Amino acid sequence: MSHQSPDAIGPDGAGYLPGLALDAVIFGFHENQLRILLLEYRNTGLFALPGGFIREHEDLNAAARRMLAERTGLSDIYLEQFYVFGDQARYDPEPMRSIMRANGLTPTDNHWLLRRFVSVGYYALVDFTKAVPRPDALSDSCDWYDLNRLPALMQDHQAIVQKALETLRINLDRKLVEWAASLLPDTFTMAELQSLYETILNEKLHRSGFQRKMLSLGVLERIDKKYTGGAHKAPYVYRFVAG
Amino acid sequence: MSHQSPDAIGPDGAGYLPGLALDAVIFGFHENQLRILLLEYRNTGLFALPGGFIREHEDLNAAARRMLAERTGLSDIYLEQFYVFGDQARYDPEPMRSIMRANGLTPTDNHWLLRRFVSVGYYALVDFTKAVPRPDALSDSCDWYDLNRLPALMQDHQAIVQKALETLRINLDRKLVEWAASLLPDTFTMAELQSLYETILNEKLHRSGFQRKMLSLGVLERIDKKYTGGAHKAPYVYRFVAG
DNA sequence: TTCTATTGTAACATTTTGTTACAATAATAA
DNA sequence: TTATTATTGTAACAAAATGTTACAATAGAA
Repeated sequence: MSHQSPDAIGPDGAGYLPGLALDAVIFGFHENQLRILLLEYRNTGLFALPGGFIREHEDLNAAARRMLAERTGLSDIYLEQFYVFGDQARYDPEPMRSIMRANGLTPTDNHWLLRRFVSVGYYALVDFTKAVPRPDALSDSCDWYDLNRLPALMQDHQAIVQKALETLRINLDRKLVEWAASLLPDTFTMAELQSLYETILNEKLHRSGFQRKMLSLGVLERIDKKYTGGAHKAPYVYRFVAG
Repeated sequence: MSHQSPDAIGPDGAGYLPGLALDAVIFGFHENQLRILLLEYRNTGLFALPGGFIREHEDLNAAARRMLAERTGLSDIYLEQFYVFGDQARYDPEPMRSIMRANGLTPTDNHWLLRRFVSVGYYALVDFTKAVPRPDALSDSCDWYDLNRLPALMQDHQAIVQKALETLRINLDRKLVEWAASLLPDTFTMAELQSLYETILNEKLHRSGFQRKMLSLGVLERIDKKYTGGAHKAPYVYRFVAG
């Protein structure tokens, strides 16, 4: 689970559902790499997934949307639950204690933030070019990190990222159009689309077959040509159209 | 969410995680039909999915296993999370109040069982011939109901069943072997396996192609013939072998 | 012995996927 | 202007997977 401003929440967690949190793996795609948003906590060097809590009169999914909007500035985000992390062993209070101390707080032993949390994992897909990452009240930075070069993460957040990635791979074929529309800019080349596919699957695909398959889906509209400045034929630029 | 003996739990829910529950859609396969386990509450005519709560020092998935063992007598069950139901609107305290009254309890207005719950949905797959359904402390019966002829269910339990079914359909191809091994008896005919497949997908498949595909998976071992008494060729009986 | 329903599998057609090949072309260099 | 280069779009063919039809093999009943 993760964290918001304690003064916004109150010292006893009043107004929020107790023991329940959510963590989000927010994916973006840039320079042919999958990246995720991470928070770095003040004075601690600890990295964590963006997370949040659920208000007493708020739907669970609405809480996730609210938190995502706070972290990215985007209100219309593709997001989905993928797993609930509910092992009791996952909650080690020590990192949270450090973070609170680093923020000038002196947590009591049974401070609500230090108790056990069950956390609902969400993954979100955002257009890298549109998101404006914003740190939360306890963190210095909120930034993109290449999935292949993540820093060490708090608690079980590494496992959460891994599970999110597995979920992406399993569902890619079924969800491709929705996902690509969320992760890519409005227009893109076939090579960019293929690169996204390859990055998620972590394997190379045959160019010819990929193009044939994508075009046969009937969801791509060819717009015009893109002159990249490279010494070669200019690729077409596509956009998704409602199927 | 669902319910256990209130005296086993205590009137204030002490010893259990607050606000968090789990509901299970327990599937069995019998006479070419998918069935699920439902509880019928004493003196109320209300039907509900088996559910439970999480002990303070218990892993979430362990709580699900404990509850499934209590309801079916089986300890080694295939089960998986599929969704968290966290809308605030889902929790209507009225049915629960009826159930408590029908059990001779006089619930206070803010009794913990009447407050909002977020519930983790699990589906489980069991061998119909091995499960021994047992009611919980508040219910009269725990029994199998044909998926096509379910009684009216409490709260949003109908939607939970629907979502579980969708999850089955989406994942059938990927999980077939695990699932069939859980749902079917140790040995079965090709027709039975096909019937299971058809029932989950809710569509007819071609017999020839189905047989070819199943055999090509290399996970079926042909045991011997089954003389059913029917006036026709006797089918082979198969069993799954580790791939 | 004939008949019926069902099974196991072969045979063929169709579709999808994998692979190779090649012409088209945008910039660059000669 | 004319090669040269890297990349693109698509055709062409091969291989594999899937859809469909057909038929011989039976276990029992008539």
